[in-house]
Amino acid sequence: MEEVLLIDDDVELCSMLADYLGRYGFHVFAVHRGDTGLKEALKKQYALVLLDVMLPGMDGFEVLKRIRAVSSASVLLLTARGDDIDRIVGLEIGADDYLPKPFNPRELLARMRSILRRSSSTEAAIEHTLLRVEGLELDTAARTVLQNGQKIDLTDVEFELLKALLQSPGKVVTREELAENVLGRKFHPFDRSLDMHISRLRRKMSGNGMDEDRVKTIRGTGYQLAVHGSHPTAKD
Amino acid sequence: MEEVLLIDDDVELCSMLADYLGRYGFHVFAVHRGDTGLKEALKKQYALVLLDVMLPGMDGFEVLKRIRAVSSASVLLLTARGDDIDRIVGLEIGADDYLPKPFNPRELLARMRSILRRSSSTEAAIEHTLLRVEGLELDTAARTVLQNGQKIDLTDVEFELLKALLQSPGKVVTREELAENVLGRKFHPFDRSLDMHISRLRRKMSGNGMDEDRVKTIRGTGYQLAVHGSHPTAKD
DNA sequence: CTTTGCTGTGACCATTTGTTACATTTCTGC
DNA sequence: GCAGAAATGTAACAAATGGTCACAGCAAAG
Repeated sequence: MEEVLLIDDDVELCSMLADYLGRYGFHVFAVHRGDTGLKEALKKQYALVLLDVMLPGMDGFEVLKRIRAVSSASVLLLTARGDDIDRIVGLEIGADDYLPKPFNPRELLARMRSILRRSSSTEAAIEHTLLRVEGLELDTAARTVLQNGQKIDLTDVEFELLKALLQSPGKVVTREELAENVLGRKFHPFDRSLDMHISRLRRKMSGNGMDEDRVKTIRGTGYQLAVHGSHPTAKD
Repeated sequence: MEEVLLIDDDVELCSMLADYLGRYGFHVFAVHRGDTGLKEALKKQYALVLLDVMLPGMDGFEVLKRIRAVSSASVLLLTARGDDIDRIVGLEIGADDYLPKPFNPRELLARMRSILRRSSSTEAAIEHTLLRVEGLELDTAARTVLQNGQKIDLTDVEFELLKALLQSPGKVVTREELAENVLGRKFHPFDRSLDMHISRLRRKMSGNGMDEDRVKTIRGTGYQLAVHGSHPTAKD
Protein backbone atom coordinates (compact mmCIF):
# COMPACT_ATOMS: atom_id res chain seq x y z
CA MET A 1 0.00 0.00 0.00
CA GLU A 2 1.56 3.23 -1.18
CA GLU A 3 1.49 6.21 1.14
CA VAL A 4 0.46 9.46 -0.50
CA LEU A 5 0.38 12.91 1.04
CA LEU A 6 -2.34 15.20 -0.26
CA ILE A 7 -2.01 18.91 0.52
CA ASP A 8 -5.14 20.79 -0.51
CA ASP A 9 -7.47 23.14 1.27
CA ASP A 10 -10.58 21.75 -0.38
CA VAL A 11 -11.87 19.30 2.19
CA GLU A 12 -14.52 17.85 -0.10
CA LEU A 13 -12.01 17.15 -2.79
CA CYS A 14 -9.64 15.56 -0.31
CA SER A 15 -12.13 13.10 1.01
CA MET A 16 -13.30 12.25 -2.47
CA LEU A 17 -9.77 11.58 -3.63
CA ALA A 18 -8.89 9.62 -0.54
CA ASP A 19 -11.85 7.43 -1.28
CA TYR A 20 -11.14 7.07 -4.97
CA LEU A 21 -7.42 6.49 -4.69
CA GLY A 22 -8.00 4.16 -1.79
CA ARG A 23 -9.79 1.83 -4.14
CA TYR A 24 -6.66 1.62 -6.26
CA GLY A 25 -4.27 0.76 -3.50
CA PHE A 26 -3.17 4.15 -2.21
CA HIS A 27 -3.37 5.26 1.37
CA VAL A 28 -4.05 9.00 1.29
CA PHE A 29 -3.09 11.27 4.16
CA ALA A 30 -4.69 14.67 3.69
CA VAL A 31 -3.60 18.03 5.10
CA HIS A 32 -5.32 21.33 4.38
CA ARG A 33 -2.66 23.95 5.04
CA GLY A 34 0.67 24.67 3.43
CA ASP A 35 2.73 24.94 6.59
CA THR A 36 1.39 21.81 8.23
CA GLY A 37 1.63 20.01 4.91
CA LEU A 38 5.29 20.81 4.67
CA LYS A 39 5.86 19.61 8.21
CA GLU A 40 4.13 16.36 7.39
CA ALA A 41 6.04 15.88 4.16
CA LEU A 42 9.33 16.19 6.01
CA LYS A 43 8.30 14.02 8.89
CA LYS A 44 7.72 10.92 6.87
CA GLN A 45 8.89 9.41 3.64
CA TYR A 46 5.89 9.52 1.32
CA ALA A 47 5.92 7.78 -2.04
CA LEU A 48 4.30 10.83 -3.57
CA VAL A 49 3.09 14.28 -2.59
CA LEU A 50 0.04 15.81 -4.26
CA LEU A 51 0.38 19.53 -3.79
CA ASP A 52 -2.15 22.27 -4.46
CA VAL A 53 -0.79 25.69 -5.35
CA MET A 54 -3.34 27.96 -3.70
CA LEU A 55 -3.01 27.21 -0.01
CA PRO A 56 -3.56 28.93 3.28
CA GLY A 57 -0.61 29.01 5.65
CA MET A 58 2.02 28.72 2.99
CA ASP A 59 2.05 29.02 -0.78
CA GLY A 60 2.36 25.76 -2.72
CA PHE A 61 5.52 26.81 -4.49
CA GLU A 62 7.14 27.68 -1.24
CA VAL A 63 6.20 24.28 0.11
CA LEU A 64 7.68 22.60 -2.93
CA LYS A 65 10.89 24.58 -2.65
CA ARG A 66 11.30 23.66 0.97
CA ILE A 67 10.59 20.03 0.32
CA ARG A 68 13.21 20.08 -2.41
CA ALA A 69 15.73 21.66 -0.09
CA VAL A 70 16.03 18.43 1.81
CA SER A 71 14.17 15.70 -0.01
CA SER A 72 13.88 14.37 -3.50
CA ALA A 73 10.41 12.97 -2.97
CA SER A 74 8.16 12.93 -5.99
CA VAL A 75 5.76 15.83 -6.16
CA LEU A 76 2.71 16.23 -8.37
CA LEU A 77 1.51 19.81 -8.55
CA LEU A 78 -2.19 20.61 -8.71
CA THR A 79 -2.42 24.02 -10.37
CA ALA A 80 -5.26 26.43 -10.32
CA ARG A 81 -7.26 26.67 -13.48
CA GLY A 82 -6.36 29.02 -16.25
CA ASP A 83 -3.50 30.99 -14.84
CA ASP A 84 -0.59 29.79 -16.92
CA ILE A 85 1.87 31.87 -14.96
CA ASP A 86 1.39 29.33 -12.24
CA ARG A 87 1.85 26.59 -14.73
CA ILE A 88 5.12 27.81 -16.09
CA VAL A 89 6.65 28.52 -12.74
CA GLY A 90 5.46 25.16 -11.56
CA LEU A 91 7.11 23.48 -14.49
CA GLU A 92 10.44 24.96 -13.74
CA ILE A 93 10.59 24.63 -10.04
CA GLY A 94 11.18 20.94 -9.86
CA ALA A 95 7.87 19.22 -9.69
CA ASP A 96 7.68 15.81 -11.30
CA ASP A 97 4.50 16.66 -13.10
CA TYR A 98 1.50 18.93 -12.82
CA LEU A 99 -2.21 18.66 -13.38
CA PRO A 100 -4.49 21.64 -14.01
CA LYS A 101 -7.71 21.79 -12.05
CA PRO A 102 -10.34 20.65 -12.52
CA PHE A 103 -9.15 17.20 -13.32
CA ASN A 104 -10.60 13.77 -13.82
CA PRO A 105 -9.61 11.44 -10.96
CA ARG A 106 -8.76 8.80 -13.52
CA GLU A 107 -6.24 11.11 -15.08
CA LEU A 108 -4.72 11.88 -11.73
CA LEU A 109 -4.36 8.17 -11.13
CA ALA A 110 -2.62 7.72 -14.46
CA ARG A 111 -0.17 10.51 -13.76
CA MET A 112 0.55 9.19 -10.30
CA ARG A 113 1.33 5.77 -11.64
CA SER A 114 3.50 7.24 -14.34
CA ILE A 115 5.54 9.18 -11.82
CA LEU A 116 5.91 6.23 -9.51
CA ARG A 117 6.92 3.97 -12.33
CA ARG A 118 9.48 6.48 -13.47
CA SER A 119 11.04 7.17 -10.13
CA SER A 120 11.19 3.54 -9.09
CA SER A 121 13.14 2.54 -12.15
CA THR A 122 15.07 5.74 -12.54
CA GLU A 123 18.60 4.60 -11.88
CA ALA A 124 18.32 1.34 -13.70
CA ALA A 125 15.94 1.10 -16.57
CA ILE A 126 15.32 4.37 -18.33
CA GLU A 127 18.75 5.21 -19.61
CA HIS A 128 17.85 6.49 -23.03
CA THR A 129 21.12 6.07 -24.72
CA LEU A 130 22.09 8.36 -27.51
CA LEU A 131 24.40 6.75 -30.00
CA ARG A 132 26.04 9.47 -31.96
CA VAL A 133 28.58 9.29 -34.74
CA GLU A 134 29.24 12.23 -36.94
CA GLY A 135 25.97 13.35 -38.49
CA LEU A 136 24.08 10.34 -37.19
CA GLU A 137 22.20 10.19 -33.93
CA LEU A 138 20.13 7.32 -32.64
CA ASP A 139 18.01 7.53 -29.51
CA THR A 140 17.23 4.08 -28.19
CA ALA A 141 14.45 5.25 -25.90
CA ALA A 142 12.63 7.57 -28.26
CA ARG A 143 13.39 5.21 -31.15
CA THR A 144 14.34 8.09 -33.35
CA VAL A 145 17.18 8.58 -35.76
CA LEU A 146 18.52 11.90 -36.89
CA GLN A 147 20.74 12.42 -39.83
CA ASN A 148 22.27 15.88 -39.90
CA GLY A 149 19.43 17.02 -37.70
CA GLN A 150 16.79 15.58 -40.00
CA LYS A 151 14.60 12.88 -38.61
CA ILE A 152 14.47 9.75 -40.71
CA ASP A 153 11.76 7.20 -40.42
CA LEU A 154 12.87 3.60 -39.95
CA THR A 155 11.04 0.37 -39.39
CA ASP A 156 11.89 -1.78 -36.39
CA VAL A 157 14.31 -4.02 -38.18
CA GLU A 158 16.02 -1.11 -39.86
CA PHE A 159 16.31 0.64 -36.54
CA GLU A 160 17.85 -2.37 -34.84
CA LEU A 161 20.17 -2.85 -37.74
CA LEU A 162 21.44 0.69 -37.58
CA LYS A 163 21.74 0.40 -33.83
CA ALA A 164 23.85 -2.72 -34.15
CA LEU A 165 26.14 -0.93 -36.57
CA LEU A 166 26.30 2.19 -34.44
CA GLN A 167 27.29 0.21 -31.39
CA SER A 168 30.67 -0.41 -32.93
CA PRO A 169 31.14 2.37 -35.42
CA GLY A 170 34.03 1.97 -37.76
CA LYS A 171 34.27 -1.72 -37.11
CA VAL A 172 33.01 -4.63 -39.13
CA VAL A 173 29.91 -6.39 -37.90
CA THR A 174 29.52 -9.87 -39.33
CA ARG A 175 26.41 -11.17 -40.98
CA GLU A 176 26.16 -13.78 -38.26
CA GLU A 177 26.08 -11.16 -35.53
CA LEU A 178 23.54 -9.07 -37.38
CA ALA A 179 21.29 -12.04 -38.04
CA GLU A 180 21.32 -13.03 -34.41
CA ASN A 181 21.05 -9.59 -32.86
CA VAL A 182 18.68 -8.00 -35.31
CA LEU A 183 16.58 -10.78 -36.75
CA GLY A 184 16.90 -13.09 -33.78
CA ARG A 185 17.80 -16.18 -35.71
CA LYS A 186 20.81 -18.04 -36.95
CA PHE A 187 22.28 -16.88 -40.18
CA HIS A 188 21.65 -19.07 -43.18
CA PRO A 189 23.78 -18.49 -46.27
CA PHE A 190 20.81 -18.20 -48.58
CA ASP A 191 18.86 -15.87 -46.33
CA ARG A 192 18.67 -12.65 -48.26
CA SER A 193 16.57 -10.66 -45.84
CA LEU A 194 19.55 -8.98 -44.23
CA ASP A 195 20.57 -7.71 -47.63
CA MET A 196 17.10 -6.39 -48.18
CA HIS A 197 17.06 -4.53 -44.89
CA ILE A 198 20.47 -3.05 -45.56
CA SER A 199 19.24 -1.99 -48.94
CA ARG A 200 16.17 -0.29 -47.51
CA LEU A 201 18.21 1.33 -44.78
CA ARG A 202 20.62 2.71 -47.33
CA ARG A 203 17.86 4.13 -49.41
CA LYS A 204 16.36 5.95 -46.47
CA MET A 205 19.73 7.22 -45.34
CA SER A 206 20.61 8.53 -48.73
CA GLY A 207 17.53 10.70 -48.79
CA ASN A 208 18.89 14.05 -47.69
CA GLY A 209 22.31 15.62 -47.90
CA MET A 210 24.51 12.59 -47.56
CA ASP A 211 27.49 12.50 -49.80
CA GLU A 212 28.02 8.78 -49.79
CA ASP A 213 27.07 5.46 -48.28
CA ARG A 214 27.79 5.30 -44.61
CA VAL A 215 27.01 1.61 -44.67
CA LYS A 216 29.93 -0.20 -46.21
CA THR A 217 29.75 -3.77 -47.41
CA ILE A 218 32.59 -6.06 -46.53
CA ARG A 219 32.14 -8.82 -48.99
CA GLY A 220 32.15 -12.26 -47.50
CA THR A 221 32.07 -10.89 -43.96
CA GLY A 222 29.47 -8.31 -43.12
CA TYR A 223 28.92 -4.58 -42.88
CA GLN A 224 30.53 -1.58 -41.29
CA LEU A 225 29.44 1.92 -40.47
CA ALA A 226 31.95 4.30 -41.99
CA VAL A 227 33.44 6.90 -39.70
CA HIS A 228 35.46 9.67 -41.19
CA GLY A 229 37.70 11.15 -38.57
CA SER A 230 39.53 14.41 -38.81
CA HIS A 231 39.90 15.69 -42.28
CA PRO A 232 43.47 15.42 -43.45
CA THR A 233 43.25 17.70 -46.43
CA ALA A 234 46.70 19.20 -46.46
CA LYS A 235 49.31 17.70 -48.62
CA ASP A 236 53.02 18.33 -49.08
CA MET B 1 34.16 18.31 -6.96
CA GLU B 2 32.72 18.44 -10.44
CA GLU B 3 32.02 21.83 -11.95
CA VAL B 4 28.66 22.15 -13.62
CA LEU B 5 27.30 25.09 -15.55
CA LEU B 6 23.56 25.63 -15.30
CA ILE B 7 21.93 27.92 -17.84
CA ASP B 8 18.30 28.55 -16.96
CA ASP B 9 16.30 31.71 -16.53
CA ASP B 10 14.35 30.40 -13.57
CA VAL B 11 16.25 31.77 -10.60
CA GLU B 12 14.29 29.73 -8.10
CA LEU B 13 15.00 26.52 -9.92
CA CYS B 14 18.66 27.36 -10.20
CA SER B 15 19.13 27.97 -6.54
CA MET B 16 17.19 24.87 -5.70
CA LEU B 17 19.27 22.73 -8.02
CA ALA B 18 22.52 24.30 -6.88
CA ASP B 19 21.59 23.32 -3.40
CA TYR B 20 20.42 19.84 -4.29
CA LEU B 21 23.29 18.94 -6.56
CA GLY B 22 25.72 20.48 -4.15
CA ARG B 23 24.80 17.80 -1.68
CA TYR B 24 25.94 15.18 -4.19
CA GLY B 25 29.32 16.62 -4.93
CA PHE B 26 28.62 19.03 -7.75
CA HIS B 27 29.58 22.65 -7.72
CA VAL B 28 26.90 24.47 -9.70
CA PHE B 29 27.55 27.77 -11.39
CA ALA B 30 24.27 29.28 -12.56
CA VAL B 31 23.66 31.78 -15.34
CA HIS B 32 20.24 33.05 -16.34
CA ARG B 33 20.68 34.25 -19.89
CA GLY B 34 21.60 32.46 -23.08
CA ASP B 35 24.28 34.86 -24.25
CA THR B 36 26.06 35.13 -20.93
CA GLY B 37 25.73 31.39 -20.48
CA LEU B 38 27.49 30.78 -23.75
CA LYS B 39 30.25 33.13 -22.77
CA GLU B 40 30.70 31.32 -19.49
CA ALA B 41 30.68 27.90 -21.14
CA LEU B 42 33.50 28.91 -23.43
CA LYS B 43 35.50 30.64 -20.75
CA LYS B 44 35.99 27.61 -18.62
CA GLN B 45 36.10 23.87 -19.03
CA TYR B 46 32.99 22.57 -17.31
CA ALA B 47 32.43 18.88 -16.74
CA LEU B 48 28.86 19.30 -17.83
CA VAL B 49 26.49 22.00 -19.03
CA LEU B 50 22.80 21.92 -18.10
CA LEU B 51 21.01 23.96 -20.69
CA ASP B 52 17.43 25.17 -20.74
CA VAL B 53 15.83 25.64 -24.13
CA MET B 54 13.63 28.65 -23.46
CA LEU B 55 16.06 31.40 -22.60
CA PRO B 56 16.28 35.16 -22.79
CA GLY B 57 19.24 36.64 -24.58
CA MET B 58 19.83 33.65 -26.80
CA ASP B 59 17.84 30.57 -27.64
CA GLY B 60 19.07 27.33 -26.03
CA PHE B 61 19.58 25.59 -29.35
CA GLU B 62 21.68 28.45 -30.56
CA VAL B 63 23.77 28.28 -27.41
CA LEU B 64 24.23 24.56 -27.88
CA LYS B 65 25.26 24.98 -31.49
CA ARG B 66 27.84 27.58 -30.59
CA ILE B 67 29.20 25.56 -27.73
CA ARG B 68 29.53 22.61 -30.08
CA ALA B 69 31.34 24.71 -32.63
CA VAL B 70 34.37 24.99 -30.42
CA SER B 71 34.01 22.71 -27.45
CA SER B 72 33.16 19.08 -26.89
CA ALA B 73 31.80 19.64 -23.40
CA SER B 74 28.90 17.39 -22.42
CA VAL B 75 25.53 19.10 -22.61
CA LEU B 76 22.27 18.00 -21.04
CA LEU B 77 19.27 19.73 -22.54
CA LEU B 78 16.29 20.65 -20.38
CA THR B 79 13.28 20.66 -22.64
CA ALA B 80 9.76 21.81 -22.02
CA ARG B 81 7.38 18.92 -21.95
CA GLY B 82 4.47 20.43 -23.80
CA ASP B 83 6.36 20.54 -27.05
CA ASP B 84 6.34 17.17 -28.64
CA ILE B 85 9.55 15.30 -28.30
CA ASP B 86 9.87 14.86 -32.04
CA ARG B 87 10.20 18.53 -32.69
CA ILE B 88 12.72 18.94 -29.95
CA VAL B 89 14.70 15.95 -31.04
CA GLY B 90 14.46 17.24 -34.58
CA LEU B 91 15.98 20.53 -33.62
CA GLU B 92 18.51 19.05 -31.36
CA ILE B 93 22.06 19.32 -32.50
CA GLY B 94 24.45 17.31 -30.48
CA ALA B 95 23.25 17.27 -26.92
CA ASP B 96 24.44 14.29 -24.92
CA ASP B 97 21.06 13.74 -23.40
CA TYR B 98 17.83 15.56 -22.70
CA LEU B 99 15.36 15.67 -19.86
CA PRO B 100 11.79 16.85 -20.24
CA LYS B 101 10.49 19.32 -17.68
CA PRO B 102 9.23 18.99 -15.13
CA PHE B 103 11.72 16.60 -13.68
CA ASN B 104 12.58 15.26 -10.31
CA PRO B 105 16.07 16.32 -9.21
CA ARG B 106 16.81 12.71 -8.50
CA GLU B 107 16.30 11.87 -12.13
CA LEU B 108 18.48 14.75 -13.23
CA LEU B 109 21.21 13.49 -10.95
CA ALA B 110 20.96 10.02 -12.45
CA ARG B 111 21.23 11.37 -15.99
CA MET B 112 24.16 13.56 -15.09
CA ARG B 113 26.03 10.67 -13.61
CA SER B 114 25.21 8.56 -16.61
CA ILE B 115 26.62 11.16 -18.99
CA LEU B 116 29.75 11.69 -16.98
CA ARG B 117 30.33 7.98 -16.72
CA ARG B 118 29.84 7.57 -20.42
CA SER B 119 31.99 10.44 -21.57
CA SER B 120 34.88 9.42 -19.38
CA SER B 121 34.96 5.92 -20.78
CA THR B 122 33.42 5.85 -24.24
CA GLU B 123 35.07 8.94 -25.62
CA ALA B 124 37.85 7.17 -27.44
CA ALA B 125 35.83 4.12 -28.36
CA ILE B 126 36.19 4.61 -32.08
CA GLU B 127 39.63 3.50 -32.93
CA HIS B 128 40.60 5.52 -35.89
CA THR B 129 43.42 3.58 -37.36
CA LEU B 130 45.14 5.74 -39.86
CA LEU B 131 47.93 4.02 -41.65
CA ARG B 132 49.94 6.52 -43.54
CA VAL B 133 53.15 6.24 -45.40
CA GLU B 134 54.38 8.98 -47.63
CA GLY B 135 51.58 9.86 -50.02
CA LEU B 136 49.45 6.91 -48.98
CA GLU B 137 46.79 7.04 -46.34
CA LEU B 138 44.48 4.22 -45.34
CA ASP B 139 41.68 4.75 -42.84
CA THR B 140 40.27 1.53 -41.44
CA ALA B 141 37.27 3.19 -39.80
CA ALA B 142 36.17 5.02 -42.90
CA ARG B 143 37.44 2.30 -45.17
CA THR B 144 39.00 4.76 -47.52
CA VAL B 145 42.36 5.07 -49.19
CA LEU B 146 43.90 8.31 -50.28
CA GLN B 147 46.84 8.58 -52.60
CA ASN B 148 48.31 12.06 -52.60
CA GLY B 149 44.96 13.31 -51.40
CA GLN B 150 43.07 11.52 -54.17
CA LYS B 151 40.61 8.91 -53.11
CA ILE B 152 41.07 5.58 -54.81
CA ASP B 153 38.39 2.98 -55.00
CA LEU B 154 39.37 -0.50 -53.88
CA THR B 155 37.46 -3.69 -53.51
CA ASP B 156 37.46 -5.40 -50.15
CA VAL B 157 40.26 -7.81 -50.89
CA GLU B 158 42.36 -5.07 -52.39
CA PHE B 159 41.74 -2.94 -49.35
CA GLU B 160 42.75 -5.70 -46.96
CA LEU B 161 45.77 -6.43 -49.05
CA LEU B 162 46.98 -2.85 -48.98
CA LYS B 163 46.25 -2.71 -45.28
CA ALA B 164 48.38 -5.77 -44.67
CA LEU B 165 51.23 -4.20 -46.58
CA LEU B 166 50.84 -0.85 -44.86
CA GLN B 167 50.94 -2.43 -41.45
CA SER B 168 54.60 -3.09 -41.89
CA PRO B 169 55.73 -0.63 -44.52
CA GLY B 170 59.11 -1.31 -45.96
CA LYS B 171 59.13 -4.84 -44.73
CA VAL B 172 58.50 -7.95 -46.74
CA VAL B 173 55.19 -9.67 -46.19
CA THR B 174 55.22 -13.29 -47.25
CA ARG B 175 52.65 -14.88 -49.49
CA GLU B 176 51.70 -17.16 -46.65
CA GLU B 177 50.89 -14.24 -44.38
CA LEU B 178 48.93 -12.46 -47.05
CA ALA B 179 46.92 -15.54 -47.92
CA GLU B 180 45.98 -16.10 -44.32
CA ASN B 181 45.32 -12.50 -43.31
CA VAL B 182 43.69 -11.28 -46.46
CA LEU B 183 42.03 -14.27 -48.04
CA GLY B 184 41.55 -16.18 -44.84
CA ARG B 185 42.92 -19.44 -46.08
CA LYS B 186 46.16 -21.37 -46.27
CA PHE B 187 48.44 -20.55 -49.11
CA HIS B 188 48.63 -23.09 -51.88
CA PRO B 189 51.53 -22.87 -54.37
CA PHE B 190 49.25 -22.93 -57.39
CA ASP B 191 46.80 -20.41 -56.01
CA ARG B 192 47.22 -17.41 -58.26
CA SER B 193 44.52 -15.23 -56.83
CA LEU B 194 46.95 -13.28 -54.69
CA ASP B 195 48.85 -12.37 -57.81
CA MET B 196 45.64 -11.24 -59.42
CA HIS B 197 44.74 -8.99 -56.52
CA ILE B 198 48.20 -7.50 -56.46
CA SER B 199 47.90 -6.88 -60.14
CA ARG B 200 44.58 -5.13 -59.79
CA LEU B 201 45.80 -3.13 -56.84
CA ARG B 202 48.81 -1.95 -58.79
CA ARG B 203 46.66 -0.87 -61.67
CA LYS B 204 44.41 1.18 -59.47
CA MET B 205 47.33 2.74 -57.64
CA SER B 206 49.02 3.74 -60.83
CA GLY B 207 45.84 5.23 -62.16
CA ASN B 208 46.22 8.78 -60.95
CA GLY B 209 49.44 10.49 -61.70
CA MET B 210 52.91 10.08 -60.45
CA ASP B 211 53.95 7.21 -58.26
CA GLU B 212 56.01 4.45 -59.67
CA ASP B 213 55.14 1.02 -58.41
CA ARG B 214 54.88 1.15 -54.64
CA VAL B 215 54.24 -2.55 -54.43
CA LYS B 216 57.48 -4.41 -54.92
CA THR B 217 57.68 -8.10 -55.68
CA ILE B 218 60.14 -10.12 -53.68
CA ARG B 219 60.56 -13.12 -55.87
CA GLY B 220 60.17 -16.40 -54.06
CA THR B 221 58.96 -14.74 -50.87
CA GLY B 222 56.22 -12.19 -51.10
CA TYR B 223 55.60 -8.47 -51.47
CA GLN B 224 56.71 -5.26 -49.90
CA LEU B 225 55.50 -1.70 -49.79
CA ALA B 226 58.26 0.54 -51.02
CA VAL B 227 59.34 3.36 -48.76
CA HIS B 228 61.98 5.40 -50.43
CA GLY B 229 61.86 8.56 -48.37
CA SER B 230 63.73 8.87 -45.10
CA HIS B 231 60.61 9.36 -42.97
CA PRO B 232 58.48 6.24 -42.76
CA THR B 233 56.40 7.73 -39.94
CA ALA B 234 53.30 9.89 -39.82
CA LYS B 235 53.45 13.56 -40.46
CA ASP B 236 51.27 16.61 -39.55
C1' DC C 1 -13.47 -6.85 -43.72
C1' DT C 2 -10.46 -3.80 -46.15
C1' DT C 3 -6.44 -1.20 -46.04
C1' DT C 4 -1.87 -0.23 -44.88
C1' DG C 5 2.76 -1.07 -43.89
C1' DC C 6 6.48 -4.41 -42.67
C1' DT C 7 9.06 -8.48 -43.61
C1' DG C 8 10.80 -12.22 -46.26
C1' DT C 9 11.52 -14.82 -50.84
C1' DG C 10 12.67 -15.64 -55.60
C1' DA C 11 14.44 -13.71 -59.66
C1' DC C 12 17.48 -11.04 -62.06
C1' DC C 13 21.52 -8.11 -62.56
C1' DA C 14 26.15 -5.92 -61.30
C1' DT C 15 30.33 -6.36 -59.13
C1' DT C 16 33.87 -8.88 -57.02
C1' DT C 17 36.64 -12.86 -56.65
C1' DG C 18 38.85 -17.05 -58.24
C1' DT C 19 40.73 -19.96 -62.13
C1' DT C 20 42.82 -21.02 -66.28
C1' DA C 21 45.78 -19.96 -69.86
C1' DC C 22 49.23 -17.66 -71.73
C1' DA C 23 52.84 -13.86 -71.68
C1' DT C 24 56.66 -12.00 -69.40
C1' DT C 25 60.41 -11.77 -66.29
C1' DT C 26 64.15 -13.65 -63.57
C1' DC C 27 67.37 -17.02 -62.56
C1' DT C 28 70.27 -20.89 -63.64
C1' DG C 29 73.72 -23.48 -66.07
C1' DC C 30 76.00 -23.67 -70.10
C1' DG D 1 75.30 -14.34 -74.62
C1' DC D 2 71.51 -18.32 -74.81
C1' DA D 3 67.92 -22.01 -73.63
C1' DG D 4 65.04 -23.58 -70.37
C1' DA D 5 62.83 -23.65 -65.88
C1' DA D 6 60.55 -21.39 -62.31
C1' DA D 7 58.05 -17.52 -60.72
C1' DT D 8 55.19 -13.74 -61.55
C1' DG D 9 51.99 -10.55 -64.50
C1' DT D 10 47.74 -10.23 -66.65
C1' DA D 11 43.72 -11.12 -69.85
C1' DA D 12 39.66 -13.58 -70.18
C1' DC D 13 36.42 -16.20 -68.40
C1' DA D 14 33.62 -18.57 -64.62
C1' DA D 15 31.72 -18.63 -60.02
C1' DA D 16 30.33 -16.42 -55.94
C1' DT D 17 28.40 -12.76 -53.62
C1' DG D 18 25.63 -8.97 -52.84
C1' DG D 19 21.98 -5.19 -54.51
C1' DT D 20 17.45 -4.48 -55.65
C1' DC D 21 12.84 -5.19 -57.87
C1' DA D 22 8.49 -7.27 -57.51
C1' DC D 23 5.45 -9.72 -55.17
C1' DA D 24 3.44 -12.72 -51.40
C1' DG D 25 2.31 -13.45 -46.58
C1' DC D 26 1.28 -11.34 -42.42
C1' DA D 27 -0.05 -8.34 -38.73
C1' DA D 28 -1.85 -4.08 -37.14
C1' DA D 29 -4.99 -0.31 -37.91
C1' DG D 30 -9.25 1.48 -39.29
